Amino acid sequence: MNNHVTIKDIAKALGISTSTVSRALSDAWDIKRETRDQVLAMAKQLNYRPNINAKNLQNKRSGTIGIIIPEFVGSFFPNVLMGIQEILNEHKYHMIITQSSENRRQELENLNLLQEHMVDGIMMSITIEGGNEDTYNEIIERGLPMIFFNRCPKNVRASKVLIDDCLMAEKAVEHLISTGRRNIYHFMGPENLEVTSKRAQGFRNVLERNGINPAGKIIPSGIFIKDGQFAMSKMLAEGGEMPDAVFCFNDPVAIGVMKALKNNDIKVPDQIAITGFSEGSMATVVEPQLTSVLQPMKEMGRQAAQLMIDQLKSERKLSPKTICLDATLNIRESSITA
Amino acid sequence: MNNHVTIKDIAKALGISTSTVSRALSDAWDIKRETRDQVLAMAKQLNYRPNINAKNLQNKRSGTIGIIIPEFVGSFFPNVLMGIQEILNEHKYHMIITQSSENRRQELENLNLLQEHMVDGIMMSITIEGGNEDTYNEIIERGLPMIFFNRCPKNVRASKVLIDDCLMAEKAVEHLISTGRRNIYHFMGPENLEVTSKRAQGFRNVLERNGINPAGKIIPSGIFIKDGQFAMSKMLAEGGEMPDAVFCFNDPVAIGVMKALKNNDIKVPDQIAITGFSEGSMATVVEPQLTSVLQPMKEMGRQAAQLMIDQLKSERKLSPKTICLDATLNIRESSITA
DNA sequence: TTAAATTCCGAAAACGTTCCCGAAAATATT
DNA sequence: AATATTTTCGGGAACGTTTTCGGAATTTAA
Repeated sequence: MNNHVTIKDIAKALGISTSTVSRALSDAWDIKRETRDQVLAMAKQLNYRPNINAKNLQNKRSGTIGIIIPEFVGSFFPNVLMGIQEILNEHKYHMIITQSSENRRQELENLNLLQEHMVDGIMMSITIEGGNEDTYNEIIERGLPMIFFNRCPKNVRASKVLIDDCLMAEKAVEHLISTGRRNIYHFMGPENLEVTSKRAQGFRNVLERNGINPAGKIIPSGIFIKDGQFAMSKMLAEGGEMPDAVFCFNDPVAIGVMKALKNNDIKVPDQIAITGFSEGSMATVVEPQLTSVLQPMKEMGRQAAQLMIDQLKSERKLSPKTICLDATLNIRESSITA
Repeated sequence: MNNHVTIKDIAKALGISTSTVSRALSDAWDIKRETRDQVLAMAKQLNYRPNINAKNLQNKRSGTIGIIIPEFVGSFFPNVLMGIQEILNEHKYHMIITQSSENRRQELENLNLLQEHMVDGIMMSITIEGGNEDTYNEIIERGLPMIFFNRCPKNVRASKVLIDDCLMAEKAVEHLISTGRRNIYHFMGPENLEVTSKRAQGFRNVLERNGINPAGKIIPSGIFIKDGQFAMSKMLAEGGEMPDAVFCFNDPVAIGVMKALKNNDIKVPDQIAITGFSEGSMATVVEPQLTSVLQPMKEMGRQAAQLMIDQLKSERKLSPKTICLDATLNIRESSITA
């Protein structure tokens, strides 16, 4: 049934040895142009397709990079993937993509799977659960290159690509300040992510710089629409002092907040200004359009992939590098002063 | 550097043959419990990881299913992927995911890549360009199972999983009729997709059934927000008779249409009712919320994967099967009578 | 013309598995 | 006690490549 034509078939058809065929196909130096062309022609004629397993078994390399992302949904990771694919393809590498579903155990399984597939490197963004740092270190110790992007673990000696979350948070909050808001809250993300503390830090910095005490203004929420909606609804239900602006951990949370506000007939931005973070395709689709921080998603993928390529081309182990990319604060209706 | 421990190392450490180790690891019948346990223990101790390339080379199977989707972005394909992954993992298969970027040549390359990787089957959704039908047939002829989902080619003898686009289009348009709309337009998708003609057919059916001539009411648009926005803007610019409802090919087109209408201060649904199709995460986020057809995305992935598993477990070639899934028309603000 | 260098190619080992076949060890049957 | 049967294991080929090494065949130098 599955009748694969091999290098032997080509050799037999031309009455030459498999070594010669192999040389021809890999365009080696010690082969006559003439025979090389014959081989290539015959290969095309027989519809030869190299067996990548035999190749990899021999070469001890797979030409494959393993990828682990938390989720396919949303626009962030898909866009990063496109950037990664762009660079990897240029260098004749391709990728096996797995998703951890924000699950620590699944992430471990994926890590194993990728290693069994003899990937030449692993690029990943960690789950919000975290906790697999020891495994990362073990893998790196064994000599397999790892690159982290966006969500990076602490205490792991590996290269990373990220944006300056603290700085961008500062810019966002400063923007709110500049429009006259003073009673600003932060709806915070998952505790154990580095980006969570970075963004919260930026928030605190600006408030303190403006003589405002951030104590009690940081509300734990989450990463999903429902998280933002829940947190805001709860705040409304409890009554008490209302913020005049909310700096949200990300866009879904911001959208959830806006939903809750709409349900209570509170006007955005007139009564409360909202900003998101890590802008996705929804920012310009919601009403009012959402002020958010646009991350260079494709570029992040490209840079991360380039780091991987650099490591793969290099003989020795390169020392870890952290690339910090510029992001853009896109100011839109949700935060403009009425 | 990359110091992989092999079956030979285990054999040497225990003073037995590699055959025995292999048998132990694959839990064969002709092995003593005792030795099997020893091997397993030693394997764990040495941190043995099977070389999947050697395994696949020998077995002539990879335990891998190749996937080709047009795009990562949007919520549709990611969700389908999750359904696929769920079933495949259950059966110890995993997947290599590639994206064609709606590009015919890229799709061909992916097809080649997957075959070089000796995938045991291919599951895919075709590009809007189409044109690779001959290749599909050739692959199927060669005995490699293929399953199509959502976007399926015509004239290819392979199993498919889809929804009844014609029926759901009818339901959507009937809903518009039932709210008193009569001058209904259809903003159509890419010509060569089967779903395009199906949805357009449903549109025509309902109009004719209600004594309305559909001629001239079908406007070619596309699949993106900008396509819908462009088509609607053009219609507005040209003046002429305005529709009182638009049945859009998909949600992005519908959102584009709503943007164009908003720019011209035309109220939805008061002046024009809008429906989308193939609901994504944006439907409930836009203002007004969008009436759309919810496809069972995960279920579609599950069913498609199950078809693949069935084919793989079967000795003989199963005859192609088409699974038609139920979808739901979610009626929301964008089409409710004022 | 012979020796030396160069160009090109084939034989064979290797990569890490699986599996067939036969043999040894253990057990059961006469 | 001798044979038959079962259980368990090792040898070695095979999967499709790449690569080392040596040896023809051809060209250049002496």
